Amino acid sequence: MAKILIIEDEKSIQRMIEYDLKQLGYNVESAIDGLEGYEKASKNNYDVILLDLMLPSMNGMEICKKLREENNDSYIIMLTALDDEYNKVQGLEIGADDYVTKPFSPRVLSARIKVGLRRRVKSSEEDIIYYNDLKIIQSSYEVLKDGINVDLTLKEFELLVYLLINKGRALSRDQLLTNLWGFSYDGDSRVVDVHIFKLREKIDPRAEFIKTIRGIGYKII
Amino acid sequence: MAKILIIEDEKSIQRMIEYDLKQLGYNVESAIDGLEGYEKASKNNYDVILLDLMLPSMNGMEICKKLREENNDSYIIMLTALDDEYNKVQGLEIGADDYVTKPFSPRVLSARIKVGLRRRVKSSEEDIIYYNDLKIIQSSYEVLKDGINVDLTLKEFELLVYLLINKGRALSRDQLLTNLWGFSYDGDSRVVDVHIFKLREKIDPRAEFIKTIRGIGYKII
DNA sequence: TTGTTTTGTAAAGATTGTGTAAATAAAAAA
DNA sequence: TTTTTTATTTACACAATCTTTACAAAACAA
Repeated sequence: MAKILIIEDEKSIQRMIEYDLKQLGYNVESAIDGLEGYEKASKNNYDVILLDLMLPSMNGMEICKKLREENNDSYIIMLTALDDEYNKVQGLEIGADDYVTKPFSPRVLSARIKVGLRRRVKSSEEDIIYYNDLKIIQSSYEVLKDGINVDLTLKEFELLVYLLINKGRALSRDQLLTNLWGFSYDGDSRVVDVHIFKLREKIDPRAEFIKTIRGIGYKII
Repeated sequence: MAKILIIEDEKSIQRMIEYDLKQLGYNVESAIDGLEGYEKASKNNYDVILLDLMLPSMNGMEICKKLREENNDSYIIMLTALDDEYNKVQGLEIGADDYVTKPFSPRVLSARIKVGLRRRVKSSEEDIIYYNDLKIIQSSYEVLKDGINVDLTLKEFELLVYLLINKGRALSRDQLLTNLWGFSYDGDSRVVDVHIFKLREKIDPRAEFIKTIRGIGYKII
């Protein structure tokens, strides 16, 4: 059963969401302020986190950023005010996965949660990933661009796949290092940059889809 | 004939499935608890394993995980409760191939099994495999290249057949060792490389179709 | 603008993985 | 048994890949 954390300070909203989601069979927990939310999220491994942006004691943006820095890969859905365009954008860059504008219907929320849950498993299960003119076959370690084979090294290949699995999400160098290199890297090495460079050179010379998020890392859009 | 193992503790369900599958001409075996199931699965090479998740003595998830760790490549179908979203997801992550929710009709089950069999059995069931200018006759351990007999040793032959059955898929040395040598190899020996080398020498001097995937293993394209 | 930080890029250096031959061990045949 | 064949280990060179480094370019802040 999927585990969901709600970080929301308005008691009424929080209770309502919690009630709805429990009805749907999810395992729901709540936090009433930023700090508590952050600590819970950090300790437990939630599938989805619903994150209000305006919070006492530690705001949503910070929480999101810190969680990503810790390589937490929960699916984070921001709850934003209707007109807060700036924070939506900001939040997505920082590593949130999606947002829902308040007020929202239970149906909308549930739909978004499902997307998140599906993505967490699905894409890594799919052997073949299509993206623009690329076709990546994981079982045979092949990459085709417009049907033509592109020669990638193992690290390049793994990097590409990982970015695609986390499409739309900004990934920090640290996250990439721990997930692809398999250890927390010490020192300020910049291997990732070099591999991104090589990847771009081979399949994306104009950085059209491997975007640099300054101060954070990289993402594929 | 395809071999299927049912790991299910509820006698009634187990008998029913067994009956149905035997009707369809499968070679069926059953295990009544987790431990027995695991041991059978581990010793014999089943094409498909039907795995109940709630089991006495060793739960389904553990079984699945351990089997995959041993490089067992049976097609594993989990039998889950209707609303057990979490275990489905979890199970697929751990290495199960598919799931069927209880209660299920014989028709549904049989359809899923067929999917699994198609993926696995097909080519290994064929006695004669054609590939480019090669003709491999499994029953007589013969290999002809352009109609001319090529002398392969047993290991070379098995290796060639296994690569061909998994055509297009990159196979790690570990996978090859457990599936062809039949044990989990300790130490970092490189028997596989040597056999690949000999194979190439005899039928593919330019490594035109036995490709090396650096850092991974080998594949036939 | 200027200074500072971050990223892009190229190239050199270090490391790892594979090809290959030859030596040794094990198994099968004579 | 001995001989022959096959399997495995070992060693080494070479090549591919990874990582570091240094500097240029770009982005940002003041």
